[in-house]
Amino acid sequence: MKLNVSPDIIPPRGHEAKRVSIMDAAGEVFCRESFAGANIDMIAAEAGVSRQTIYNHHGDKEKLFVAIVRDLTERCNAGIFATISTFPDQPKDLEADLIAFAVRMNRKCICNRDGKFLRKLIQTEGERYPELFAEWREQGPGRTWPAIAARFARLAHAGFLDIEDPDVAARQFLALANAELQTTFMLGGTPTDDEVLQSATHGVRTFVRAFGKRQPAAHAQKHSALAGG
Amino acid sequence: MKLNVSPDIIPPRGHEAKRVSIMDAAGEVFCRESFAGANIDMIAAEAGVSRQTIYNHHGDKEKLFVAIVRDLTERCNAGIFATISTFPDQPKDLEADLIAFAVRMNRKCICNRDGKFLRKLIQTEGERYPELFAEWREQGPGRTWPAIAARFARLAHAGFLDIEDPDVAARQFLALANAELQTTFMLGGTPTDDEVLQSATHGVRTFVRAFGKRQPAAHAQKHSALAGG
DNA sequence: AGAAATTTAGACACTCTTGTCTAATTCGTC
DNA sequence: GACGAATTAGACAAGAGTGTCTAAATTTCT
Repeated sequence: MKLNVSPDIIPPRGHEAKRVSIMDAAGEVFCRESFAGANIDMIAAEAGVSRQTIYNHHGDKEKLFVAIVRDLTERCNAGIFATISTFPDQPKDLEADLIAFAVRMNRKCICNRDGKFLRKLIQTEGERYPELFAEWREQGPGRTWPAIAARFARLAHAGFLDIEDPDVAARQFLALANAELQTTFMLGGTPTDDEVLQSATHGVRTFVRAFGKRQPAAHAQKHSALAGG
Repeated sequence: MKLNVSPDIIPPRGHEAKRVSIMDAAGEVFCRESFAGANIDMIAAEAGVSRQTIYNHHGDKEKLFVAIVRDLTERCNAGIFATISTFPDQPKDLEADLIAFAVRMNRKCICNRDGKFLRKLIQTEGERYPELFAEWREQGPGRTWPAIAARFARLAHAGFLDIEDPDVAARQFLALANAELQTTFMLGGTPTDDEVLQSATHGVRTFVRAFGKRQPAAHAQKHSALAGG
């Protein structure tokens, strides 16, 4: 009874494939039902696997949960660092390039499946597993924020932005980019591509108004350095 | 908290007092354990009440949960509107007054007990009770955001700010004010007063850099229109 | 094809929780 | 102090979920 999957999707075979299938399903179910509300039979059904197989692979419900969170943290981190590597260090059009960066970050790291699941699990179960989520905090925000801040620092140093505190600027950048998505996030929804673009556009525009050198298109005034660095 | 031992704290008496006590405890427990993880005995113990009394008052677990969310929504709304009424319509020092407003909003509406509980319940159970949280969305964000936006619109119209879209500006204002508190919120923590002040100070500074009229420091110069209305 | 490993369905004991019921106690009010 | 309403502790049945166990079936590898 491997639920009602589409006939053309052949169920994955092999030990490792089952493991992945279980992790996928468990993430989905834990996220939707919370740890206490999830039950192993649900996960087994959604994974197309027998209950005993889950116990064989992961021991018990709690170990499975911990494995999920570790896995999600790792994958999300990878995605974030990959996206950070596309940060516009030498922007041709500062505002446009930052908007594109913000959109990438949102779509590929925050609004995607993994990002949504990890966020929800942290919010829902964070207080119950202090060590686990302390670990997340170190491996996740503890490493990604400095990396993003470093990119803004470089951009400022190259003369494209006027920033005093790159850490603050980095946080404000993403806060602005997400400003219009908060209510959707709250309810566990996934913003449309258009909403992501809108929010990023408005947010980055404000960010550039606050931190940009006074020279972009609209306000052509006097400015000294070309700041090519 | 008020279990068996509390020599000086006399357990509340009277029908209504019990009702309040139950609501308090239930909010706490649902928030900490999630709906599925909470059980009635926990709530009864925390409320200093017998299990049967909870059933007498609220019928069943789900009805109790719904009552909690409605109650929290109402109280949070009241707090938010009360705080909105302190919005600086005629600021003496724009930045300082907006910082103070942001701090009030955070401390009294977002970081306080009710705000924290409501946020967590929405995040955790939002998907499970679509109609209930649709109601929240209408009564909460649906009414508060326009109210805040209206205040910014007025401030802009009076010449203190240069804002195109007040709705966007309102969201960005609070996003900036909270930018540095996000990780703490994620894990269900309560920021210290100092963290709230820091975040608000940085956030409002950026907001004013983006939307302030270009006549820094020397405020109270000529703002030709008195714009009082 | 055959051996080893894995997966499966189902039964099982055990625990926990919900919601009801009852009889005794306490409270609010006269 | 006495009456009616509310509260209490505890027992209870019913249901759900966890984790174990078994024997059969299936997959994987040689």
